Amino acid sequence: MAIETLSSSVTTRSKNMTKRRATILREARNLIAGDGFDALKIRDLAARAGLTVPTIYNLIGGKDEILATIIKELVEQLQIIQDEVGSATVEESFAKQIHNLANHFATDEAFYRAAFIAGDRSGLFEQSSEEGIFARFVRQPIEACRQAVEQKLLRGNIPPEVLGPQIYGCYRSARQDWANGYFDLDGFRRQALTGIFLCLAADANPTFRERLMEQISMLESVSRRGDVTIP
Amino acid sequence: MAIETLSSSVTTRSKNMTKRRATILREARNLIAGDGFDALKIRDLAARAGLTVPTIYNLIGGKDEILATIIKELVEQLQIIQDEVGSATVEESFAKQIHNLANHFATDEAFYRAAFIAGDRSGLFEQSSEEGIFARFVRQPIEACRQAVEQKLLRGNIPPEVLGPQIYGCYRSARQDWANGYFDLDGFRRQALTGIFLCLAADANPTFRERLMEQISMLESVSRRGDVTIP
DNA sequence: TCAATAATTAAACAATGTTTAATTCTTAAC
DNA sequence: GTTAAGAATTAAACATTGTTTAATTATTGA
Repeated sequence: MAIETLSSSVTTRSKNMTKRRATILREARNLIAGDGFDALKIRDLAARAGLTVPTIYNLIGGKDEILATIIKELVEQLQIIQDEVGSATVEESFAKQIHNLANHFATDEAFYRAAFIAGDRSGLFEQSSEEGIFARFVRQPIEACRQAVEQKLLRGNIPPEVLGPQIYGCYRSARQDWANGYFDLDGFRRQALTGIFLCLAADANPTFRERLMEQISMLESVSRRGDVTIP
Repeated sequence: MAIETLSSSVTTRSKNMTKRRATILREARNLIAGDGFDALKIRDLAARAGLTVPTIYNLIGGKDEILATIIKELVEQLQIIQDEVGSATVEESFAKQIHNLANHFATDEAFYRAAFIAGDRSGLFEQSSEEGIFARFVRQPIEACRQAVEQKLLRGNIPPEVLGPQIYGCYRSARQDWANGYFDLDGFRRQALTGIFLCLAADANPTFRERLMEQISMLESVSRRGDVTIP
């Protein structure tokens, strides 16, 4: 398969453009991490990237396109993390996923905070795939609930199509509060998992319910030590 | 008590100013309801209100102050609705509250949608009272849970301080999805109450839990008819 | 080597939040 | 009633910032 089409053979020119594009995006992420997307000024970005404003427009586009590019990349990362769900118990699977997300956010917390705020505001999370990222991401908790019903962990009194979105809502709510600085990443982990486990517990059979209660208690006690390591 | 201080006796001047202030805010709400707060242009507002830009700055302030004034008013309305909680069962109390909120939003849905979006973005909801509106509003579900524990409806395995914020999160999450147009006010009612009832059910004793399950089922079936009337 | 073309740039444009200095109007003392 | 003081209002300008245009420069392929 030819990477190079008629007009994009790997020339000095295209290499420079690729490099500059990367520089622009890198500096954009830095600036956003500093003061949020609204504080990103095209002129500042041009200066930081060592080029001029129209070049940014040529290589990427205006503010909307810059954000869209960054959000698209973020969504792809989230998708990868979501696809890494192991084949453990339901609650371990959720815990692992929240854990992985938190670890990922920790690699550049300021940036991810700002990116989620900007993404939520722009509505880009909803538009970034044909059917909306929400629909795509909510499918997984729904499926997890369905499996849990099959495994007799959940009673099935609440349809998975009802429980799944609520679980997703708990995650998103916690993420938002973290992004807005109401608590740190440990708080995110605790808040998200507590919400998810509560939703599950509502429809859980007795033994599974007690297991979830224990998990929630552990989240609380662990969080007070400030040292959260979810297995 | 003298309403009129030294400098604000009820004169032609002060009456005009009060009237103009009200006009500005009314037109601001109209404009916001139309295209959101970001689309509110001071010049448009001045034209619609039949005065000039600096007068707006004199009587109210810039965009920040305009939004702050509107949000402050909104928060007061919410507080009034929240204070109207009756002395019914726990779940009826929550249902009543969500119902009242939805009815209130319905009086000017476009405006309230835009106002919540702008309020969430600005962080004004957190700043509008000394301790933050979140802390103030979350106190009520915590208290409700505490009472439910006393009434033996909840087992108390989940501390009210943990359950309360999750309940509040469900409400806020539903409100946000409604504000962003992902569903209508009936969807808001259903989503919010389903979440709240799920949280309660997680810690409910058997009979209360079944009662909540029934409520959730009813929410689902009612919503499919598109005709929601919560008692 | 050179003409065609693509990328880059300096400069201007447009929209919009905000402020300034002059003007008009209201008030209250005489 | 008149009038000076002061407050509200206004026209105009200012400042920032996203975006575009037309000219310049660099790269490419023949």
